Amino acid sequence: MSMNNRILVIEDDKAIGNLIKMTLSTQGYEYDIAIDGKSALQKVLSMPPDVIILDLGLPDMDGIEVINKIRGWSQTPIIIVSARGEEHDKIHALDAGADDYVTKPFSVDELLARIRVALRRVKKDSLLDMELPIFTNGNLKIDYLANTVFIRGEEVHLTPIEYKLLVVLAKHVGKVLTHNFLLKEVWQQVLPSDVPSLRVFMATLRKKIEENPANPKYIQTHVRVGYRMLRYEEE
Amino acid sequence: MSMNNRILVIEDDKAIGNLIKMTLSTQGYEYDIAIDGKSALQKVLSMPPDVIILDLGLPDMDGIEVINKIRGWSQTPIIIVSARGEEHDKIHALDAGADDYVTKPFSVDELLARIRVALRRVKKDSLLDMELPIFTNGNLKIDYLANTVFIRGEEVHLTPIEYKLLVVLAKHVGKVLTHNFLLKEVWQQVLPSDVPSLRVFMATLRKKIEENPANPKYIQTHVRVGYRMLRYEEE
DNA sequence: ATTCAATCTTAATACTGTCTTAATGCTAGT
DNA sequence: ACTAGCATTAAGACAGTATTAAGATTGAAT
Repeated sequence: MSMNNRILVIEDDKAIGNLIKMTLSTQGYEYDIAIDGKSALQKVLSMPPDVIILDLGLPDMDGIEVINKIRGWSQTPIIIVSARGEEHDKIHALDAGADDYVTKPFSVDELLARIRVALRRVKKDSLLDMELPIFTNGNLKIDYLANTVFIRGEEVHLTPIEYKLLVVLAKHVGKVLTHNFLLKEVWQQVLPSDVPSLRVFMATLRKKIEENPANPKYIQTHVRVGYRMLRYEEE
Repeated sequence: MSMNNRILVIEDDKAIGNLIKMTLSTQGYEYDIAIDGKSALQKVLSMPPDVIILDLGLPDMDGIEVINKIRGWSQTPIIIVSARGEEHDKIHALDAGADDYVTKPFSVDELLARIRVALRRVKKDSLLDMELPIFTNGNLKIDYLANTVFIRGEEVHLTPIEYKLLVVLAKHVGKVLTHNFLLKEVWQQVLPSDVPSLRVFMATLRKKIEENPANPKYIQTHVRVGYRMLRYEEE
């Protein structure tokens, strides 16, 4: 949920590049730098950033061309940084698909504010084309957005680990998940000593979501292997 | 392309108002002018525009305040026009929810380009329908226009951060919001050291809006995760 | 510039919920 | 009936939370 935002800086001037780099890292953003148009396009493709900061004066390519190419397949916000204050450039860049424009010499704080505006927008857009974030299986519902779980219409409160465990099972309904896999997913590591602990969590989870925990309907045990969630029709 | 795009210009300087007016009409935009904050808010409410152009230096209201109020229920793009080139203003306006910023004296063509950028965006997320400028949940009311909060009919005074926090919770009623998310929304950044501070604000907020802060009805704690506001029926 | 009031931040304390661990009881397969 | 693996319970350790109050900041008014 709390992955850092990635920002791609396309800038050939080392001094300015460093300034931006330092600024971004103090704010906790992840960043990547490209020093020409060609490598920039590759990076946009291979590791899509959340925001792009683009210097118009690149050595190998016209800035407008870079925007056009990126806009060919990506809607990532682009903030232009340019030494030339000429109207002409600004307007062309904006019409080509850039979202914003900052003129050198620019204030670091202003650039940060404009990045925040762009990120605000990214977040909104990404919610739109997401699938419905509600999982349903029989009488069980998981609302991934709200982080809530319902059983027979009633909300049940799960602790963080219980919730994570249930989500992992739900994401793989019908599949048998090994102890190792579950431990890795939930605790991000595997210590053999953790298997007993996994059992404890299964017990509390079942107590909360199963009508009869001794005869579990949703979470099935596979001896010596792991657990799986069974898939049921809607009702 | 059947209906023209509507633009609301909030500007008290007649000369600049006329300039913008003429520019917009030659481009085939429909426009409306408001000369103060109060009438501007009414117009946003009664005839929602596609883009808002806002001069920060209004006679009756601080510009930031106008942005805050509009953003209480509407996501219409706001382009700031301001004589003051000071960083402080820019950053505050952008963080308050403005989308873009143009400093006087500005080029007409640049303004038009920025309007086009804003409109490009409007089309994309016009699916989002507007909310009402008043939020109600059980005995709690938030008037986004007046920036006031009522509990059991009584107005309570909240400090700016308390208010922002409550608004964020209200905008996502029913959803569990992580500490990180809340910090990002309210402070625009996340420093781990801020989590304790978040708790302090929750305490004061609860003291003000909860009947029994020890058994909160509205703001629920999710240990190791965050907080959420519970949704209640009207009464 | 200086003062003052309001708000924000930080730190300290007591407290609570969650996690881990270990012990005990249970079940199925041989 | 014996054994291996699983379920269940409960206690203590731990991490996370509520609350208070004192110090630092901010912004407005003089």
